[in-house]
Amino acid sequence: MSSDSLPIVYYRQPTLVLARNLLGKLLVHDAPDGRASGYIVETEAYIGPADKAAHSYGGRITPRTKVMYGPPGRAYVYFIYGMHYCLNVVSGTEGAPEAILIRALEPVNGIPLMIRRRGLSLDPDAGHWPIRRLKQLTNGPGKLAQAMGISKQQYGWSLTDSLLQICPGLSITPEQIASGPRIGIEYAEEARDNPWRFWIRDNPFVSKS
DNA sequence: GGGACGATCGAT
DNA sequence: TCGATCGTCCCC
Repeated sequence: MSSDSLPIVYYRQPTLVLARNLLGKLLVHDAPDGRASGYIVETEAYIGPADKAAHSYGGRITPRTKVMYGPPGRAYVYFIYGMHYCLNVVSGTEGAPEAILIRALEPVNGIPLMIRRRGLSLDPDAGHWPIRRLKQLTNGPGKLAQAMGISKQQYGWSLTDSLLQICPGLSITPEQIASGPRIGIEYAEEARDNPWRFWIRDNPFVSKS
């Protein structure tokens, strides 16, 4: 754990504000097999009981959603489609089950480790990894969880006091931030078109341009 | 106990 | 565009 992880008060910002402010921050995981990190370049906000796309829609409390009802600044990790994990940052005040899905990273540290975790191979002949290949590591929520070594084990971990943390990274201006509808929630009726997906404009690591 | 579905990914 | 694959949730 390093001393420059974001303080707990940082996570008390309103969810839609925090979702923007997390862009450019550095997500770090120190795992037994090594350290991996990356800049957050894409997020999505899920705003609790009134948001039809949220797992906490209608105030549902289940073993899975429970962590969202606790204090902000913890990890909400869920399993989806029988094979993928997704990482969220719990936000909102205690009792308000809100969260921010981390959808894409720009790899910084531990790229060879990420390549191994993703089941890809360092081509011994090529030697170099063009950005085209590099993108495949972390340009989607399931991919980045795999690359970062995140699974159900990290469920509930405190991002201010564990081996999974978020640190100040790049400085991002409002002009660099783009927004649009969230991905994969067509079923969510009136919540479907809310522009609660945020990304760093022109960053090649976002999941969709 | 049973069944339908999903905040995805990768191959076609 | 479609299949993989299984935990989660809701209903019976």
